[in-house]
Amino acid sequence: MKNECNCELCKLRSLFFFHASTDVIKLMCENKTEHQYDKGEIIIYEGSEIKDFIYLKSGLVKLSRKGTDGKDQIISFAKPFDFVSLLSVFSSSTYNYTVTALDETIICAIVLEKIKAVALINGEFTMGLMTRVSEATDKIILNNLEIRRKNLKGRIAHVILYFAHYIYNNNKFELPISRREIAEYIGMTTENVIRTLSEFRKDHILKFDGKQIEIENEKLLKSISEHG
Amino acid sequence: MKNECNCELCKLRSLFFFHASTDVIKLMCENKTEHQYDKGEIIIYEGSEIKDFIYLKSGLVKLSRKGTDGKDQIISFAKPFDFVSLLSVFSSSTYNYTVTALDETIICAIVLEKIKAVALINGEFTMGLMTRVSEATDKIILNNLEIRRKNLKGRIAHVILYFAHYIYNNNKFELPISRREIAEYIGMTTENVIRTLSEFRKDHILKFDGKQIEIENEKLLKSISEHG
DNA sequence: CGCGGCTTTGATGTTCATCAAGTAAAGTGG
DNA sequence: CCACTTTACTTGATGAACATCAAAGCCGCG
Repeated sequence: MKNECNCELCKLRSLFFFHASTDVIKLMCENKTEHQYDKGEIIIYEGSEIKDFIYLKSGLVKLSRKGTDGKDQIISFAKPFDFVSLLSVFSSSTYNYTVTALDETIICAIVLEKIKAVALINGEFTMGLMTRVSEATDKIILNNLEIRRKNLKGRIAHVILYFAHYIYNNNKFELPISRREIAEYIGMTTENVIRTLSEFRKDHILKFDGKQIEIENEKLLKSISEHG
Repeated sequence: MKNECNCELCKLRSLFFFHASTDVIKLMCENKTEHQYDKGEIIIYEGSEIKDFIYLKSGLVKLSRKGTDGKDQIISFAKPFDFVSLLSVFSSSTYNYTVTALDETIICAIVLEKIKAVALINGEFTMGLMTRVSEATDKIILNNLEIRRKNLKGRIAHVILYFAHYIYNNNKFELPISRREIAEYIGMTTENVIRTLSEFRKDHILKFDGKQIEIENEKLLKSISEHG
């Protein structure tokens, strides 16, 4: 946990503190703490009280939720600038979702009361915040609808392309989640996720060894994602 | 289209203009128009430019979206106070969704620029707005996740209970949507929706004639919704 | 070393989509 | 107002997609 007042240099500052005055930034700085989490560590527990306004500085996380039957559902993934941690912050007093680090992740937590105080007196700041929240939730809703339209193969293709293009910007990457987590994300069983991946390998669409994945036939993968 | 300045009496005012001064309300009033839509009429076209801030005064609407394959997906339903029309308003310049009246519906449209102008200078107002947006999207996301966890029967039970409890507050009601629309909402085929409804009738869980529906065995229906 | 979790494949059964066909209801033009 | 067309509703038969159950190999960890 660090508390140095170096927010002026923070890469994320421009995004949603863009309109904040030096005074405001100073206030944020004095009320923030940074935390680092290892792969697999839980950052936010579903049901816990929302005390801080949290955003990602670096790393990768998943948002998930426990169903009444005990099975987990993964709602979405987020990297810095996705601001998923904003969800619920203004509509609920407790978190609806669990947030887990999928990689070494650094977050910045600002005392929520301070943010709210600024928001109340600074419409420009609040509006910027709202735009971020809105963008993040829009993305989640649209992505869920996309997945829902596809069949098993289409969903797997979608997920692989999502990580390759959106998260890693590379056709070769290390998958940050297990087969079971893919299943929890796309709403299918682990076995069928594995079967489909194996099939993609057999058809020379993908190469993989464990979590090391490489897309061999991107065109076909895209076609499967869209029409499959 | 009406333009009388009677916003002081508007039932919805308290909800999100709660913190607005008399001046602000006057400004809103002068820049608003009311429209009435019949059952089936489209209120907002997907892809059209967002010029107004729109909210429901009365009635019932559905939010939907055309998939790339031409099939429609229903995202959610909304009655007054649900503020679904807020979606995208601050994150996009065009609507991502189509909004259709399912019943005689009255909306109030306020020139978006005016709202934004107020939001910029009035943090309290903006914060109230953000809370509403956040609540509305949270509800949509959670509901979609719920539906996704269930099988065909569970989804049908969920939808029936949703209309009975959330929309109509009555175990006897007139279904405002077609069987096909139920299918588009829960992501199953029309035939299977019908089959399941027929089965529920045979098992004395539901009584219905066309769109007139009555829940006969609520306990069982709830159980199917949760565990089915 | 042994345990538990993740991965993989196969066999089997259930659930659901698709196709087909017919009835009812509702809108449309002469 | 009636023939006509279209759209909604309904049921059955069939097959495809997917879940479930079972078993075994692999790997990391205490």
